[in-house]
Amino acid sequence: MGKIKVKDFNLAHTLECGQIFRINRVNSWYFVNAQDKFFKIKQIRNEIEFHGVDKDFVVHFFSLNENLPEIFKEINKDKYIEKSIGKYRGLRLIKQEPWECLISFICSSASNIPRIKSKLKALSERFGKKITLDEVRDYTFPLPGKMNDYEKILDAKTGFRARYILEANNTVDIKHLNSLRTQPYNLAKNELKKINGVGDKVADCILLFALGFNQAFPVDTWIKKTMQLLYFDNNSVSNDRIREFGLDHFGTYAGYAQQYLFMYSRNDLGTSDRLAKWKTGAPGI
DNA sequence: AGACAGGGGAGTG
DNA sequence: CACTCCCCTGTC
Repeated sequence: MGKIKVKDFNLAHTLECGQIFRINRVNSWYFVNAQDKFFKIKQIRNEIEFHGVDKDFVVHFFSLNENLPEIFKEINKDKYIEKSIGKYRGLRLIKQEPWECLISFICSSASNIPRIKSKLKALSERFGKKITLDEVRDYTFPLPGKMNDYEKILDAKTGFRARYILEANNTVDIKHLNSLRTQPYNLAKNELKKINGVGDKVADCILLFALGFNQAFPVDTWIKKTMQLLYFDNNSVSNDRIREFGLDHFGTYAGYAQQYLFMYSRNDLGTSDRLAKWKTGAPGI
């Protein structure tokens, strides 16, 4: 076990903003599965306590060495992002393993968080290794090559994504994924998009959540709606333009801005009506 | 209860 | 670009 004093960190926001999906809250503890790790962690004010992993892992995994106030200085360009930061301060980008991240976001297409969770849980139960913590049994995430049974993948409720998962399992090399970290953004992204089931949005998620590209700006339906309203006078704009604007407007930490805007528009507004009021400045929004 | 869309992507025209 | 289909379940 270990304890760390933390600054500018909010465990709940960080775990529940949809970056990772194999998490389970039990009272004040979060049980977290990440690739072959299984640990629990809780936060009380400015202290986190964890079991099952060491301090170095926790610091790296939760990006605790990144200077969040400096990042805020860079991305805080207008009143909308300021409001979002005010509400979700302490949300940090997690450093995931790229393989699990890849499969997670292939699973995310045309889906929602509860369903993504159920698919990843089912996949790890079918193909992963047993692992226990405090007599709680769970499973590691299967490495490439282990998910070699199409029917079992389908049985994990993956639907039309099953063939993408099987193909990725048969062709993707973890070393190759990791080698993308040092490539230029566009090159790394094109490489990821060669994988079937990976388009612009999924590629940006992998770049941002696993490969260290903080400028990646994933454009999903919610962020699209939000950005069009706030920055394009509610005109319909292509995903490419939104992504280019995001990077141009927020800078090298655009990915952080995306997460904060996403959380605020989705969790606190949640409907197009309330979203529209954000722009016009209704009280309380 | 029944319709509907969900943090997309590939294939086609 | 603008469609359509792909599975299927949480949600209203």
